[in-house]
Amino acid sequence: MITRSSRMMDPRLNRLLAAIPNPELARWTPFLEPVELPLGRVLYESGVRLSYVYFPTTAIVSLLYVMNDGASAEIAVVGHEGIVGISLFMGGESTINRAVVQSAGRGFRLRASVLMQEFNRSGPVLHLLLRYTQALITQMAQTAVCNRHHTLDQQLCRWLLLSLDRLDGNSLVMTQQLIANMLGVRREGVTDAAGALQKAELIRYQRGNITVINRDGLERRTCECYRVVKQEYDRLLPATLAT
Amino acid sequence: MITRSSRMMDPRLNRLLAAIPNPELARWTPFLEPVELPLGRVLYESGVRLSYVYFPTTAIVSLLYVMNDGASAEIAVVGHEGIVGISLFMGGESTINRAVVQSAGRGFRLRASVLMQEFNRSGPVLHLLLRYTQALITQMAQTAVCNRHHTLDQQLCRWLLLSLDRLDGNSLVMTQQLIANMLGVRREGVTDAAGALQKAELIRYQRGNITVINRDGLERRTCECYRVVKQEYDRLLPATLAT
DNA sequence: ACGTGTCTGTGCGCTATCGCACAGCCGATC
DNA sequence: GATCGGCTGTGCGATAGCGCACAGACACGT
Repeated sequence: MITRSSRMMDPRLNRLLAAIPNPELARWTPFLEPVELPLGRVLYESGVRLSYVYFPTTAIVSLLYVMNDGASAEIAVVGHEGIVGISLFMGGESTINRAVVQSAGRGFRLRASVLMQEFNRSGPVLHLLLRYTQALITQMAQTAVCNRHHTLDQQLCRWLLLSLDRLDGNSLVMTQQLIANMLGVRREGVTDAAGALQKAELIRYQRGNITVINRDGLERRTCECYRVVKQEYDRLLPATLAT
Repeated sequence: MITRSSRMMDPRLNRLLAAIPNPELARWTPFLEPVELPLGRVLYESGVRLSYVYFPTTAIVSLLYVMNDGASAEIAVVGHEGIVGISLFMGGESTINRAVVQSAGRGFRLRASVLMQEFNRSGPVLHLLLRYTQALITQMAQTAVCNRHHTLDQQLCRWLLLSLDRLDGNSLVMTQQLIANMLGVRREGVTDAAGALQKAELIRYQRGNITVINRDGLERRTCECYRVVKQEYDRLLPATLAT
């Protein structure tokens, strides 16, 4: 554990960082701090001014809205293709959302001031971040649509696929209760839907550990929302960035 | 009809334009074209490259997603506080959404190239537009939450209030079918909910014409989503811009 | 005055999801 | 290897919203 493998520590594991051209990225390198992102870690809270932005590499971060009564709903998900903390450069400095680590892993953080300094040069970094933000907007919009029109079963498929796209293997560590919080539904509903997917031989589920065994089947079972979001990410972000 | 009153033609009726400091706004003035925005006019279509952006003054524009099967859902609404066509400066040049005039009125349009020229100066206009975009993102996120958790009754209240905030008087021209398309629900559902609001003496409804007679009552009846969005607009946008 | 098309109201069975209660089960800990 | 806490499965009744069918009401053009 003393020598950290360079594979794990390479900022370019984050596709957004990987897409930053060299003079710009070089300016950041000394300031990019590798961080552990354990399950449940809150990266920022609703209304709090950000001091860091995060570039996940192997972790996945959920942007949630938590209601007064404690119920919650996922707005969007950010993995190795993105950055957590867009409200910083968008100018608001805080959001009404909470950012929570949904799948443990690693990432890099960068001081807000360092990011803003580069952003204000109005070079490629600004344009890259804005394009990423548009992709994120698309995901949020599609989440709204999906919440309105599609069944829990389809939404679970979409959610699994979005997560899978941001992970290495084909399994994820996630209890049904947590999934229910993300999707904003009852835990029992997730049990039902996951049971159906298991019966259909699409996933295997065992105590907080989901293994996808038929990805194509999930894609066929989900609604159009997944495909729409994925296509838009592919279109908006550089090729190496494709999720 | 020959002499158009300057009141109707003042770009500063759009609060975003009003917030642009003078040297910058002066550069735009010759290019700001007043436009009629009749009900149902489509300002841009999913996936189409934008040639203009729009600054509504008295009109309200809905950002909709239309699904393969024809069903639709409103993602956000833009009125005199905003701009239609953010994907232009965000870098994507198109969105998956459609922009439709939801309430007839007027506005200004500006050639994409003129907007981008100013945006690329990286001055106050860039920062203003990005802050507005963050407000819009908040609205989209809250739409997703609201679609997930709140009743049609509450959502109708939210929708009426958001529309009212962007209009002069306290009445709006809007059939139940159109409202249903926006909210992504059945027309009969809107009939029920509107009937309930009428019975509660909050609105008066007659053939495509809604009059709000108790605004406070609506605010008390709606979910937290309305308040959250409004507060965030107030926080992010200059005072004169408050919706 | 009349017809026509659009808008609004109502009824009815259906389904997805909720809310709640509880039982079984695994896995870590002592 | 017994216990305990968190995870998962299941079974109710309740309800919000859907899909469909149809009837009344109003607006407007001829």
